Amino acid sequence: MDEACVHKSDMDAAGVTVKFVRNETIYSKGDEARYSYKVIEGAVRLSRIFADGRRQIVNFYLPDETFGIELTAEYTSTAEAVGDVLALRCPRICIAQLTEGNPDVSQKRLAMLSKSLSAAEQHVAMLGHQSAKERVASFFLALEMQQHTQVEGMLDLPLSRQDIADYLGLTIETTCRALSDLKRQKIIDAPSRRRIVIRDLPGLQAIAEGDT
Amino acid sequence: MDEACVHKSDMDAAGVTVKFVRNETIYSKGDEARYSYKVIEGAVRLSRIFADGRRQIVNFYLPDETFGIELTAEYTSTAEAVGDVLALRCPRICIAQLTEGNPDVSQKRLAMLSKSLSAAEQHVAMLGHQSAKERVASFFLALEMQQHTQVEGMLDLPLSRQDIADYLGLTIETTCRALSDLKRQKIIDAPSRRRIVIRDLPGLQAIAEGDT
DNA sequence: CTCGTTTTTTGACAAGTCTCAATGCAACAA
DNA sequence: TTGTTGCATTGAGACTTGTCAAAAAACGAG
Repeated sequence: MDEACVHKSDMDAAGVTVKFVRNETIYSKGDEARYSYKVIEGAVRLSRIFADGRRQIVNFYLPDETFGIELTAEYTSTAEAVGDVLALRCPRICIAQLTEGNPDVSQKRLAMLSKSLSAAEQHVAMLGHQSAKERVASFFLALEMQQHTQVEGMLDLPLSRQDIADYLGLTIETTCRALSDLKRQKIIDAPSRRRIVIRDLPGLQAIAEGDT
Repeated sequence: MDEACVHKSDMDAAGVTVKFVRNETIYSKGDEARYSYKVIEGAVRLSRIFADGRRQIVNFYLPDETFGIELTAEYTSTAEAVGDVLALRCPRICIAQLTEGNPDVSQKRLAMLSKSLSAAEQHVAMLGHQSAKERVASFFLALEMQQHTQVEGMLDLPLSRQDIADYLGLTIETTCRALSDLKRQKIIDAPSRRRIVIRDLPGLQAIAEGDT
């Protein structure tokens, strides 16, 4: 951790850890894009706000994921802390230096961008043709994939219902109704606000794929 | 044009031109991602097909744009020729070689990916919260941006109504109705299938932004 | 130019989602 | 405990979009 900018663990070495409280803005759309970030603890949402005050969340980032690495002079979305967040912040200049003459770093950066792009395309596909219930089901399935370390089917979601709704392109009411539907069908349980239990994974998958 | 893989015009030098006819598949989702492409003539659509047969178009690529450069072992979407297409095809391996020890190429690739990501996020934002009419208006505005070389307000769209609908996450009927609405309001004209004339750009912008 | 085919457009109705309003629930402070 | 506050859930009705069917328009072949 002593040397800067040239270190086995890449950008980890060049950054400093920063903290953000619940709902704090990490950067705003249009700001000069000086830093890239890596989530250590908590969750971050990338969103765009519209003239009418509504908000579309374009992506979430969980621990170990990196955001703000796109190659634009200004940030194209706003980043906010969902709950309290601990993150690693690294100046882009430093990353650029790392990149030069270091194919591995370059490669890694490409891979992260590719992942974000693929996720965005998946998101587009969801918003373009899935019903409310299908979207909610898909959302929990995606979470399930990421949290495979957890107890069987037990998900803790760091997000409020409003966050989920804004991600899925639905209102909070429609999201709730879809959720209640799934509960009624005994496919999931919601023992508390921030906890979801998947009781019937195959059933959830069937719903996500439209086999109503 | 003689030397391979090390040339001022980057991947142009290393590729060969290939042709595709209308609706031909360039590559399918899941195929091993061997090549990257650059459109020379025509238009290409990237899409995902669903179990129910419906299709979501996630992006279009017009002349001079590059697609298939994401860093995944397999293609994550299907690419098809909208009309007849002429494209430059370049093996990824060759690009990888170019990238090593050549920061400029690396940079360019990052820039292209960033552009795609930003476009995808924009797309998500549109699908997440805009009405049918707003989506159609936004779509024409985006086209207008790209075709600034043309005659004032005259757009030629290489896409069928079905393509537009699949991109906007709407049915073809809803798309048509939105279009007819805009015609009735004298905001656009559609003299032929593949031609749109914007008669009231500010009006179109107002609609795209929700000032109904 | 005319015919036949394909694509686009329109219509009527059904279904899904949104809006607005009210109620329920859980966390927190006093 | 008891309010108080913010978030989540449910209900009823309005509105938008989807579905199915038919008509109109555009295009290509002969």
